Amino acid sequence: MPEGHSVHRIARQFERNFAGRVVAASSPQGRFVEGAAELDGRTVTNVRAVGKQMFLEFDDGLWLRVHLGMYGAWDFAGEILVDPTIASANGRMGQTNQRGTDLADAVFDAAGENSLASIGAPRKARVHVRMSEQTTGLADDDEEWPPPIVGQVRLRLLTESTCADLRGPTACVLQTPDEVAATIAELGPDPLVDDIDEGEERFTAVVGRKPTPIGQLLMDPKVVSGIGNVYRAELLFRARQNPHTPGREVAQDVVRGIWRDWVGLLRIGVETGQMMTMDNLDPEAYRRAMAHRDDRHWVYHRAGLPCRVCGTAIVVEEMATRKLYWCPSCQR
DNA sequence: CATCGATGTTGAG
DNA sequence: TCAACCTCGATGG
Repeated sequence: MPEGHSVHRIARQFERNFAGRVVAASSPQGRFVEGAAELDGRTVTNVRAVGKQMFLEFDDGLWLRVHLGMYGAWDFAGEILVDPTIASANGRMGQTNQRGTDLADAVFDAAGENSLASIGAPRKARVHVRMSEQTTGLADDDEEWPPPIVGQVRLRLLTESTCADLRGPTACVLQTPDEVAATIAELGPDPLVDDIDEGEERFTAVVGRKPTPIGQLLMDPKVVSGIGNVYRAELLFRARQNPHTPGREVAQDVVRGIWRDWVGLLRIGVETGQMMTMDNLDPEAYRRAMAHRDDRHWVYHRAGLPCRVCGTAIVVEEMATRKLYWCPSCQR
């Protein structure tokens, strides 16, 4: 799934295209009919992302909590204003919209996981994104509106100009403000939500107390928010840390280093939409990394391949039901 | 066409 | 530790 960076990107899209607008809500699939009826006709008043959870606030303190889980995704269609803090992967999108083609490139860059048309589980964009005329001149009046329903759509949120379809979420529920607060209180620190230093203290304190392997702690949303299976493997490699070491036995400066590294990787992930976890790539390596996901990582998805640093075969094993990739030589 | 796997979380035992 | 939840692209026959 979408690790933490994707959810922050989605939240920014909602802020940009839905905040302050009245929405028509429906559940074409039929599994969220009552909830959709509650939301229908309300105005979006707030958007929050914490870890992999996203919260949309509507009139009168009614909140929608969405967790995409492993397979969930949001598909956006219609006229989409792109948040200027979300750059396209290759940096074509500038701070302003003066050059409409740049913006169009960014949005139509829909084939990859950095797509602005579909954020979530990797899948081909199947909705056409139409830009407003003044930014692209590409507006297509033949476009069907609202867009046809394709596949299983749990929730459709529709403004006059923008459509967001939610498919395959693990959680899609209405909450009261108290329930939202309780949900967030159970989550570990998120570098984009919490004060960085406070987050570091919380994370370090919890890890330093646990007998659980550090490789499991990084995947526990109560310990730290937003890290998933890719970032886990990569953070541990970058720290040259053995995943099996109990949290409380990991040197404290290593734990702090992992937190600080996560702060940086998350920021890059949100800005680029890519889980780029390798540094200082030469131009050729950078080109490869952008073209192929497997060329973007030190160890993730590289079982049996030689470690990029020492040449030892990368190992894959199951840790807490998830595949864990690591270099037994570098990570001692 | 059937089966598998995937960037996740919860809760029961 | 493990099953349940949920969707769809990739893979193989």
